[in-house]
Formats: sequence, structure tokens, C-alpha cells
Amino acid sequence: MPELPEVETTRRGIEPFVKGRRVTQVLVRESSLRWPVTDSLAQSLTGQRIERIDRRAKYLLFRTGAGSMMMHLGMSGSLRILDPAIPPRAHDHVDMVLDSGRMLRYTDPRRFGSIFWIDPDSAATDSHWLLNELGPEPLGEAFSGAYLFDVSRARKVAVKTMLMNSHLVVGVGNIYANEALFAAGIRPDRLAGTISRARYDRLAEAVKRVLAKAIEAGGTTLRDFVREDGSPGYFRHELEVYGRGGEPCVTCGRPLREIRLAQRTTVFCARCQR
DNA sequence: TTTATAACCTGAACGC
DNA sequence: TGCGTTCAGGTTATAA
Repeated sequence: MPELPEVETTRRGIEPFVKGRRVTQVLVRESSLRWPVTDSLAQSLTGQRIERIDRRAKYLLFRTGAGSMMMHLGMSGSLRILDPAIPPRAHDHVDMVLDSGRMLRYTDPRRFGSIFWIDPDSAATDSHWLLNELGPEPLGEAFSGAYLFDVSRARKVAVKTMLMNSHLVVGVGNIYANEALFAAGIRPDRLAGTISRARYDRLAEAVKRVLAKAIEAGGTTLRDFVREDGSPGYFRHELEVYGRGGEPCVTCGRPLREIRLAQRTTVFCARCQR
């Protein structure tokens, strides 16, 4: 499920219940996620106080004085704040009981997510091997039209594929890549190296706008993280192209085209996007 | 170095 | 109703 806005919404949703709390018990029910959840997680995290939760790309970093728990939600992961007495259901893989009497529960049917313990030095500098080659945050100042123009010059790949390359910019998944390219009026299959600086300015601005709007929309659902039923905190996207192949373009009314690009469903308007 | 493809899993939706 | 097929919002490893 989660793209960057959902991960950020998750962070904001659980932080009030987790920040400042000590972890009294860690229960790993299923350790075979994207990478194995090792014993060091429970050993190191138990007894620690979580000082804050940061986000880098789609990773959540639970900071403690002794290191950090680094978590990725993969394609189907979610977190909820629950009463520890609530029995686990299928795919509830990890529980973290807090000294508040509540519990943070990790659920992930497809098990594409991951949970690591990282030592204090790596945690302080974000030098973990999964973090240290990531591109800039899309909502930060380092991400701009000038940056995109610069990194695209020698590339012979479609602009949408480049936008989803986490080494160049993090957090732009399939949904928001489609949406941002529509907003910027750029065809997803246009080669990255052939797009002008001015158009990259529009694209960078569109990426920021689309992501910020989605994060804002997530704000209305924060309370869902403490509900027992249903999946937490995800919101209905207001999407203009994704999932709408064949339907009329919201701008010109022509049917939206759907193609496969780098194995991912890609939707665009052949008239509005050039 | 850049790009393409396979792989990790399960579940939902769809067609027959 | 049941079964097989396809697809899913992520990311890395490996091959070309």
C-alpha cells in the first residue's frame, strides 16, 4: 500500500503514542520478511525509550539512545496502536509492547517489508547500507528542476522510470509518478535525456505539490491508527490518472491511455502530455 | 555505468 | 461455486 505520503501519515499517526515511551516487550511472530528479522531487534530494542520517529525515504526510523529500529512497510505493511490483549490475526508479524500499556503492531500480508536494528553510529549518520545510496527527498530543497535536468542528461530511460529510481530521488512510487507527470504535462514514456530544463522545473514542482497534497489528505485519517478494525490511516486518493485507464481525461475529455513501462502500469493523456 | 528482468510473498479480482 | 490467471501502491540482486 504505502507510498511516501502514507509512510509520513503513519509516522505522524503513531508518533503521539510511541514518542517518549519505553519498549517493555518485543514479540516477533514471523521473522521472514524481505530480510530476516534477527534476534538483535528484540534484544536491543527491549527496555529502550523511543525518543522520536524520523522518516528517510519510505523508511521509518525509531530513534533510541542505544540505536534505532529501521522499518520499511513494503507494499502491504501497516502499523497500528492497539491493546496488547487483542489476539493476533493472520499476518500480524511483530508486536512491540509499550510502557503506556499499549502496543505497536506490525502487519504485512505480502512480507515485502523489513525491520532492522541499527547501531548508534549508523543510526546517527544514516550510514546503513540501505540508506546511504538514496537520492534526495522530493520535498527537500535539493530536489529541483535543475537537479532533474542535471541527472537526466546522459539517460536513455523513460522519464517515469527515472523518476521512480530511488538512487536519484526517493519516495516517488508508481501512483505519484503517474500523477506528477500528468500535472506537469509530460508523457511518461518520453526519454529523460530529451526533456528541457523548463519542463523539469514544472515536473519537480508537480512532484512536490502532488506529494504534499496527499500528505495533507492523510492528516484527516490519523485517528484510524488506533482502530482495531480495517487497515489504518490510508486515505482515498484524489487521483486524476492512476487507475483511470480508458476513462476521460479530466482536462480534455479524451480517453486516458494505459501502457506498461518498466513492468509498471502507466496511465497518461496523449493530448495533454507531450 | 546504465538498463532490463527476475525475485521475494499473499490476496483480490477477474474470466471461464 | 470453483479453479486458474493476472495483477498489485517496493526494492534489490543479477544479468546483459
